[in-house]
Amino acid sequence: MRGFVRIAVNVPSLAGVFVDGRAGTPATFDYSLPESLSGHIEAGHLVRVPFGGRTVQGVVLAVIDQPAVAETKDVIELVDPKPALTLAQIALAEWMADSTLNPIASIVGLFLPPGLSQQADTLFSIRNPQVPGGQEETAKTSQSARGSSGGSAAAARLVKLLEQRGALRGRQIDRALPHLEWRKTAQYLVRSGVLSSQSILPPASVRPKYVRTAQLAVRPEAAQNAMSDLGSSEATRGRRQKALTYLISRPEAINVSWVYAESGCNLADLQALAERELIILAEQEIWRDPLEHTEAAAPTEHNVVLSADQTRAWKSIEAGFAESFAGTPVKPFLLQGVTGSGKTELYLRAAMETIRKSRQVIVLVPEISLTPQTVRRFLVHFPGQVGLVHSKLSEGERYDTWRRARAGSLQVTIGARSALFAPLSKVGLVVVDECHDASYHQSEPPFYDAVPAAQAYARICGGLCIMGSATPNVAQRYQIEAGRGVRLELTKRIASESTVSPAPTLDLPLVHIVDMRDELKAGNRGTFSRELSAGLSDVLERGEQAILFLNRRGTATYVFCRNCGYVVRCPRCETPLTYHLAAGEKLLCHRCGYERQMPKRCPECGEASIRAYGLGTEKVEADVQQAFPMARTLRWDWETTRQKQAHEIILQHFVAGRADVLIGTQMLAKGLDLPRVTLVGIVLADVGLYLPDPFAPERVFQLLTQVAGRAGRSTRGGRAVLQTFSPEHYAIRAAAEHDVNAFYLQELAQRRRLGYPPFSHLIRLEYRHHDPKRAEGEARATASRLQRRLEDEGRDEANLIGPAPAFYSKLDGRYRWQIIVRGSDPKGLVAGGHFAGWRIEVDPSSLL
DNA sequence: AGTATCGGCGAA
DNA sequence: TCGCCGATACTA
Repeated sequence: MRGFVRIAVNVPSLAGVFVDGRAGTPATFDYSLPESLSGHIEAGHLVRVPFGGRTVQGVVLAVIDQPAVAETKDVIELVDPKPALTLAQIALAEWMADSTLNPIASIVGLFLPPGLSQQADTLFSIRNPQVPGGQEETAKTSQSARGSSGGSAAAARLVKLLEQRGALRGRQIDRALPHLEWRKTAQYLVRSGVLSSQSILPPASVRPKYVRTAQLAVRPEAAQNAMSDLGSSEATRGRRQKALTYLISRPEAINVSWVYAESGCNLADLQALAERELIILAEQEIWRDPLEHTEAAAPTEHNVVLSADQTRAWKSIEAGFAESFAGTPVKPFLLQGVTGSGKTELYLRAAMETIRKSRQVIVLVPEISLTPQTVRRFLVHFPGQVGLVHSKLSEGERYDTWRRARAGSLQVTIGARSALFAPLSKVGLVVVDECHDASYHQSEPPFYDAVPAAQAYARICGGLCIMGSATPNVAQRYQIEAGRGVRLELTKRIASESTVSPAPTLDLPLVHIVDMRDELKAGNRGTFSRELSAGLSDVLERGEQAILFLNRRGTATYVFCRNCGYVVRCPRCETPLTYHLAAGEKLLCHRCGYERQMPKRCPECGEASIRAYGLGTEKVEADVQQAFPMARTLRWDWETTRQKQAHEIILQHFVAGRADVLIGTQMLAKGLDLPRVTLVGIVLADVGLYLPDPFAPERVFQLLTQVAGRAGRSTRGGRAVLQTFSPEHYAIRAAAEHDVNAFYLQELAQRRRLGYPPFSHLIRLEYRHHDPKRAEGEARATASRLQRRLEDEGRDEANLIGPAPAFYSKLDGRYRWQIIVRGSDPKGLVAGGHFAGWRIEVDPSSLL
C-alpha cells in the first residue's frame, strides 16, 4: 500500500520573509508516496514536491493514513536521506506555530540551515541569442512592445543584463537591479517572445567540505626501498623523496596541504606515489568549525566549592534531574541572581550531569554576550563536543555545525536564540541565560520568543529548563511564582578575581541618585552633575576607569518640565505624549491617537520650563573632553561597532587601559568583566522611561540595575551616580537600591491596575504602507472589522487598543499603524481571520 | 512565487 | 455591455 505524508511547503507566502495574513492557517499539504519512496520516508525528511505547477521543497511533518483531500500528487524525491528534523523538533515547531499564529512552514524554516532550504525561483534567459549588432533590434522590440510607458527603460536594462551575464534566476536579478520593478516587464517580455522563463528549484547552496588526505600504504622499510625509483629528473625525485619521507614520519592520514608545505611537492607527485601504491590518497570530510581557533585551556579539575545559595539551588536542580531521568515532567527553574552570583557554575554542573546521562545540552545566551570568554567556559569542560551557533557564522560553518549536531558528535550547542533549533537527538537540558534579554524575541516574521519555546522544548524532550537572570521579566517571574516553575534565588556576589574557594563575597556598588532639577536650580545646565564631575575627576586622578552610560532608545521625544519633572501624558491612556516638530510642535499619543498642542507652561507648577529632551553619545564625549581635556575617551555604541569584531577591539582597548572613560549605550549593560572600573555614571536615567509602552519601566529598571552593577566588580569597590529628573519613580528608586523584589511588586501592581501582562495577553497587529492614507485606512477598516466581530459574537475576552500610528511611525519609507488586541484570549479573536499584509505578533515584548 | 480568477471601471 | 487591468485566492 502506498502511504501519504503531511508536508510543510516552503513557498514565500507561507514560509517567506513577508509571511502575513494567515493567522492560524495550518498551511500543510498532503501528498502521496510513489512506489520508489514508499516506506523510505518518515517525519522530518526534506523532500521535493510539485506545488502549483512548480517544484518546491517541503518537510514531512507526519506520515498519515488518510489525506485531507481526495486528489493528491506524488512526492518527487528525497533531498537528503537523513531526516532534517527530529520528532521532538517537529513537536516544538507545531507548538510554536500554534502559540505564535505563524504558519508552520515559516517555523520549520527556522530549523533548517540556510542554504539547505531553498525556495523555488524562475530562470530567465534570452530566447533568440543575439548576433552581434542585434542589440538595437532587441531594444526596439521591447520598446515598441511597451509603447511609451516607463517600462521600456526597465526592459532595456533587463535585456542588457541577461545579455551580459546569461541566464539568471529571479533572486539574482533582484540583486543586480535593486529597486527596479522588473518582474512585470519580464512577464511581458516572456509573453512577447523576447525572453523565456523556466521554473526551477535551486540546488542546496551548501555542501559538505572535503579535504584530500595522504597516508603511507606500505611498511616504512618498503617505502625506504622505493626511494631511488621515484622519477626521472632529479628535481622530481627530490620532491617525491621528501614527501615520502614526511609521510613515513606521520603514519596517520593527513591533509595533503601539509605535505605540500613540508616537501614542496604537488598533487601530481602524490598521484605518482599513489600509482606506485606507496601511499593512499583519499577524501575526508571535514567540519567547518567556528571554534577551531578558540583554544580551550587544558581541562581543569572541577572542584569549585559552592556557596550556601548555590548549594541550595543545586539540591533543587539535582532533584529535578532525578525526576527527569525517572520520566516525570519537570517544571522550569528560574535562577535569580546578580552577575557574579555563580549562575554559570550551576549551568556547568547541570550540563555535566546531563551529558553523564547521555543526553545533550542547549545553552542560549544573548547575542551580544557570545564572546570567546563565555564560550570558553563550556569548551574547557566539553572539549570537541561544543557547537557554536550565531548570526555571524558563514553558511558553511552553520551547515556543518548543524550536521555535527545531527550526526551525534556534539553534546552541547551554545548560541543565540537560533541555537535552540540544533538537531540534537535527545536533549536533556535547555539553559536560557539572561532570560530577560530582548534578543530572545525575534522581532521580524516569523515572530517568536525563544524563552517560552525553550521551556516547551524541554517539556517535549522530558528534560530540564534552567533560566537565569538578575532581573527576570515581571511576566516570567509571575509565571514561575504562579506555580509553573521553581524560583531559586542567589543573593551573594562572588569576587571574580578570586582564586580561593569559596570566594569572598562582594557588596553591590553604592548608587547615588542625583536630582537634576536641583542642579538646574543651582545654575548647572551641563550634562554632568557636580557629583558626577567630582567623581570623574577623582577616578582620573587615581588612574582608575569610569563608564558613562546613556540610554539612547527613544531619545529626544518625551516632553517634561525641567522645573518639577512633570511629564505630559495622554488623558485617555496615561501614555507619555511624543513630541513632533514636523507636525508643528504637536504632542501625539502613539497609543490612541490623542493630539494636543505643546503647552507653553507646565500644567503642574506653571513654570515655562516645558522641554523635549534628548542627548547623544557624541555630545557626552565632547562634554567629557571639554571638562577633562586629559581624559582619554572611548565611544561604544551602535555606530562605532558596525564593523565585525568592533566590540572585541573596543573592549580590549578599554581593558588594556588605553582609555579612561568608556561612553556607551545598552551594550554596556551586558555581562562584561571590567575590574578597573570604579565609577559608573548614568547620564540620564529617565530616557526610555516615558516611552509609550507598558514594558518601558521594566526595560529601564533592568538596564539601570545591570549598568550600575558594572562598577566594583573587583575588591577595589566602586560606586554609581544616577542622574535623573524623576528621582521618585519606582523603577529608578528600585534600581538605585538594587531592589529587584521591590520593583517586581510595584510593577506587578501597576500592570494589574492597567490590565497589561501578566494579567492579560496582547497581540500586536501592524500594517505598513508607503502611502500614509492607505496605511491609516487599512488600519481603521481592520479595527472596525475586529470591533464588529467582538460585538456580534458578544465576546468579552478581548478588547482593542487603537488603531494608532506605531511609535516609530515611519520605518523604511513606510508608515506604520498598529492595533493592540488585549484580553484573556486575544488569539481567539485573531486566529483564523484574514489579515492580508498584516504582521501579527503574539505576546509582543514591546509595543513601539 | 506563479497563475487562475474575481471584480471594478473605462471605451464602444 | 464588453474588455482590460489590478487585486486576490490558491497551490494537495
